[in-house]
Amino acid sequence: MNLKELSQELGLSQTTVSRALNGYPEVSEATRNRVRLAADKYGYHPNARAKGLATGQSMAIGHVIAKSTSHEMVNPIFGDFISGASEVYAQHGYDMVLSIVNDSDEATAYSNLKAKGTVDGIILHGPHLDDPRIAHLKSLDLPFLVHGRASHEVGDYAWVDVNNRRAFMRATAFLLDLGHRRIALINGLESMDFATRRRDGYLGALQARGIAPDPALMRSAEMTELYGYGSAREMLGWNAPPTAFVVSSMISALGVRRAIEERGLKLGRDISVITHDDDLSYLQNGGEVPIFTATRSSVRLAGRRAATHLLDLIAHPEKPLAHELLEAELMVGQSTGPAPA
Amino acid sequence: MNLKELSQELGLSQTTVSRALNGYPEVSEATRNRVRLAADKYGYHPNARAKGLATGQSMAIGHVIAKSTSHEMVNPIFGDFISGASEVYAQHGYDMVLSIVNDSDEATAYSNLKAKGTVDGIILHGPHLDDPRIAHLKSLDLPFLVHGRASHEVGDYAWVDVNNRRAFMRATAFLLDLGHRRIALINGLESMDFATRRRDGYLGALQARGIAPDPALMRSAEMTELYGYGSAREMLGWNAPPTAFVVSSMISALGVRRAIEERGLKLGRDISVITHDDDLSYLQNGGEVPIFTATRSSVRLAGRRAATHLLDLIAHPEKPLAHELLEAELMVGQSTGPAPA
DNA sequence: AATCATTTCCAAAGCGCTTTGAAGGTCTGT
DNA sequence: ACAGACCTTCAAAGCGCTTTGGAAATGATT
Repeated sequence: MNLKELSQELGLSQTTVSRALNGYPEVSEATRNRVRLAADKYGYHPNARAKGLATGQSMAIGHVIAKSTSHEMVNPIFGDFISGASEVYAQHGYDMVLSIVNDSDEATAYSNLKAKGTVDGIILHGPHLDDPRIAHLKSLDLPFLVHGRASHEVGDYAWVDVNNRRAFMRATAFLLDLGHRRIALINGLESMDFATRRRDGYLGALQARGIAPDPALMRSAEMTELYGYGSAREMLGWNAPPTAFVVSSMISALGVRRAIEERGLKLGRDISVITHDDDLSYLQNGGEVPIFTATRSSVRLAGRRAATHLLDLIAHPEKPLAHELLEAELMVGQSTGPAPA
Repeated sequence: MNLKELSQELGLSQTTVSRALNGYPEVSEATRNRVRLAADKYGYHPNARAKGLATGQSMAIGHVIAKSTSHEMVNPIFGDFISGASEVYAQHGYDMVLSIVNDSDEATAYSNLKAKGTVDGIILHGPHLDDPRIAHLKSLDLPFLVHGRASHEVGDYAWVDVNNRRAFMRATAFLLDLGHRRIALINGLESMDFATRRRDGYLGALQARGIAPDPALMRSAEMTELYGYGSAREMLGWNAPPTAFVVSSMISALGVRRAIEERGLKLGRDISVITHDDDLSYLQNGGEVPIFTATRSSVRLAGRRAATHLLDLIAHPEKPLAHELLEAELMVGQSTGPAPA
């Protein structure tokens, strides 16, 4: 069933039917209702391609996620982020198109999306400190928003980010307040912007108390369970082991906990752990009292906010670019306690 | 830059340029090269909507994932699955469009995709035992493929699945061979088809040895870490605790391990665990010797296979529907050992 | 009853591409 | 030199929608 058939069925012109359905004022309410009813009855939905061709819009947002052949990892937070974003898209009639590209092809991927007109806007994931993609997207004249920030990028661009620096500063200060002095940082890859900010927060808190950071206590890698386990296991074997850990992800924190328990130590008594918790749907941090003390910030919410801002940017390109900094909550759980004497 | 402009630039008709670019034989190689060069030079890519409108194809595949308001969970395997699928799509010039829908709206979501012509085919995720979506999709005359199967569905449909029954049969038999007699099953939600098959495999192995299953040892729920932990913790407190666990996901297995170690027991000596391992990129099962003995089957591979079959189905609708059953490998790791005397 | 302003509707052009049916050019064989 | 056969190219229609410019119908005003 297409517009032509539907309008014939109704004895109206295509124009009128189209206007009735799209809410234009030039058509009477009586006709509009008649049209709506018929559209429902025949299950009419305008063909998206034809509509897009006529309007110049695709009603779709692109999410390009880069995958290097070296580390083929799809970030585990991705599922929750797009779940949040897609809620918003659905409300506004937008589709979501996903491209997973080798990072070497990423530039051309964006150009193609633009040239082919597949999408009306793009959300950029996982920005690095110095991310050429941002300049490239700007030059394409395609609305985009960054999930995270790129510290070295000078120009303006729309973003939604978590206040990673403050979160990790607070987490570290919280441990310092509990008397901990040797605090390890199990961070994500520090080529990623978010990880650098977290380290800054950690260092800032130490500095505020006049404590010199120990480089041996700072690790940076892809955030797997094994990485958390291996790092903690090694550090706990030292003569002067850390008494607390600040960890960048729940998954790695699970590994840290394993190393702690394997040594016969008790989490929250012998060793304290604070982790960042993205509030992933399949990795809930316990019940009433969270297992881990954590800096929590829902990545699903970030997805919703990012989508909202991007759609707004598309609708109102003249408005100033959105910058939203989400604050993480510091949730006290069972994994922290005073430093052992 | 569009076709019209490009052809004017070249002094050719739109027809010739279009044919040259699409590899039709009616155009000389000399002209074709000239056209290709110019297209490259101007970065010309045909507008996807216009092309789609003309050809009747959208060159996109839809992945609809249902999200009930009760359990808002995005399956953690999803990221890896689509990562695999998108590799194949990219090779064939297809885009991937994602819709995350409330399960109540799922039927209309499919109808809309069909009516709007957004996609040329659909991959169905997470089939239940008795899944009305399959019949519905059939009635829509839209090519589709199911990741998994629906045991109660009688009609034919294309699918790619893991041999869950055999995997869990082998896992259970492996433990039985090691002398274990009280083996717990920490399964996924048994309304899901895959979980039912896994239970069947587990029961089949017990039955083959004439061992009566103990319903108390069988659990079924959403596969979180906490669920694994809670189940194992409780069972290990019993008078007659299980000596081994068969677990449906790595994440839950991490929880089981936690409960074991918390009790001061040693994994692989006091208690054995076999888990199913989807080979997720961010949850690697250890290094040379895996941490967990596991039935491993790469969900990324499943994504690749599913995409391949679906594209094939779209290109050759007359061919018989694809049914591919992937076998899981039984990888021996450090989490299993002979039953304690 | 004639005029004008509204309201309601429509025919047709256009979005950028593919593809049909046909025409102009070039080459063979006689 | 000419018909026939091919190779190469093109104009125009059509995909399903939106939207412009305009016309018909209705109602209000003189």
